[in-house]
Amino acid sequence: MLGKAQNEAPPSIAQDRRTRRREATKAEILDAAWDLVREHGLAALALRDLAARVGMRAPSLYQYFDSKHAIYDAMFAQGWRQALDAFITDTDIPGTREALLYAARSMFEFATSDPARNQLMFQRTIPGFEPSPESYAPAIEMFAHMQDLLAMHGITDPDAMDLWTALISGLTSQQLANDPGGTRWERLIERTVDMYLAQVAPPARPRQREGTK
Amino acid sequence: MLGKAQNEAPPSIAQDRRTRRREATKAEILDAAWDLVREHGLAALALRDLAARVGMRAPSLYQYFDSKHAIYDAMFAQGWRQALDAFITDTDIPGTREALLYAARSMFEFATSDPARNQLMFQRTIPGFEPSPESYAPAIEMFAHMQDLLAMHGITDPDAMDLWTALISGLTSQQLANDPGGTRWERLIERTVDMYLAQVAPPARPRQREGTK
DNA sequence: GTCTATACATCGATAGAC
DNA sequence: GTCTATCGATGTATAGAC
Repeated sequence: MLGKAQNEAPPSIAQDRRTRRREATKAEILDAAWDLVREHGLAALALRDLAARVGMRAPSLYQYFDSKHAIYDAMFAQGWRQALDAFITDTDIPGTREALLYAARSMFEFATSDPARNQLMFQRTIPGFEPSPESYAPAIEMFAHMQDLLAMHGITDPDAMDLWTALISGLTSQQLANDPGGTRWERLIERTVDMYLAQVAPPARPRQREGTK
Repeated sequence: MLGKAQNEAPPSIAQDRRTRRREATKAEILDAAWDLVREHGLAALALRDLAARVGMRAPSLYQYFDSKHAIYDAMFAQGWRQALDAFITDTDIPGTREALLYAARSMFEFATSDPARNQLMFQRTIPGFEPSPESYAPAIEMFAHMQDLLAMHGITDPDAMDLWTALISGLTSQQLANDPGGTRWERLIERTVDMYLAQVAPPARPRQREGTK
């Protein structure tokens, strides 16, 4: 009502406050969504329950998100930004074995500590949902960071990079599927890293064959 | 009408034919369910669509399955029985490397050839669904067979067994999630098997340390 | 016995009142 | 900006037609 006659271009102070309020509400909705999803499973998220958690009715959510998938999309982006945050701090450890071990452990911990988040980020399990390019961007950034870390320790072969992601993803998915809350595959991280290093960078012995690459 | 006055204990020929017809219809429903699930995704299965595929209305399905979850349960059991069938035939290959390579390849092929089946068998993704003990039995049997195969080649450490499942699951889940239909992780199977063998059974050199076991 | 029509609660989503 | 009312679709229960 008030700002209707104003110019559209210059963002006034009132507009600024309004958008800030809006962002705060969106964040509150997403927090509640994470709670519900951890409680009842990713696919069981119901807009009526979500709205009730933030003191609204379901249709009001559409003032903040265009659809249920848009909520998933925002959560997807949040998840990857969290992963990025958790990973950035780990990047400057000297020894190769120690660096990879630390990276593997933190990624494993990140993935297994929240099964619903893991399902959203790594599995294509909600029919019709595909992350938007904007939400996918931090995922790509995360991948680049991992690549840098490996390269920093002399591992530049793309196949070795793919093998690394397969190892981590295998340990976490088995842990989540077959021993949730336990340590059956967590205990194998160290052994896995050693196995990996022996394959991609044979350490001391000069007897390694290097025909192909 | 006819068999009403008969004894209940001895299964008559008519009864036998009736149960056979019933089983055939159940199988037909499950086949249609697989088709739909491959088409639209596991979680998108709708009973009305399913019923239409077999020329029924939705409520009629309840004559054959108690609930939608019961249908998922039957499909879960079918999936594992298929896996068992695919695996049983592979069990008598002489060389260790060749045997593991063949096992890895056939499991990878099995898992990646049907993403919906993979989701049902290996991921807990449908809210509220948990396989019944009967349906879980072939999964346990499959696990025992894998154990036998590894043991046949001198790999008896339970950790080595868990590591093996993690490797296969990692390759398949990465392939499905990040390069569906491609070969980016499929190409790494051979390298992965060699890496694994170098870790669990150092081949020629007698220099392996064997303190714990 | 097999299948159907009908009904119900709940879902995501939209329209319009305030 | 939030509400009520409502829509079509979903899983499921039940009563009854043949």
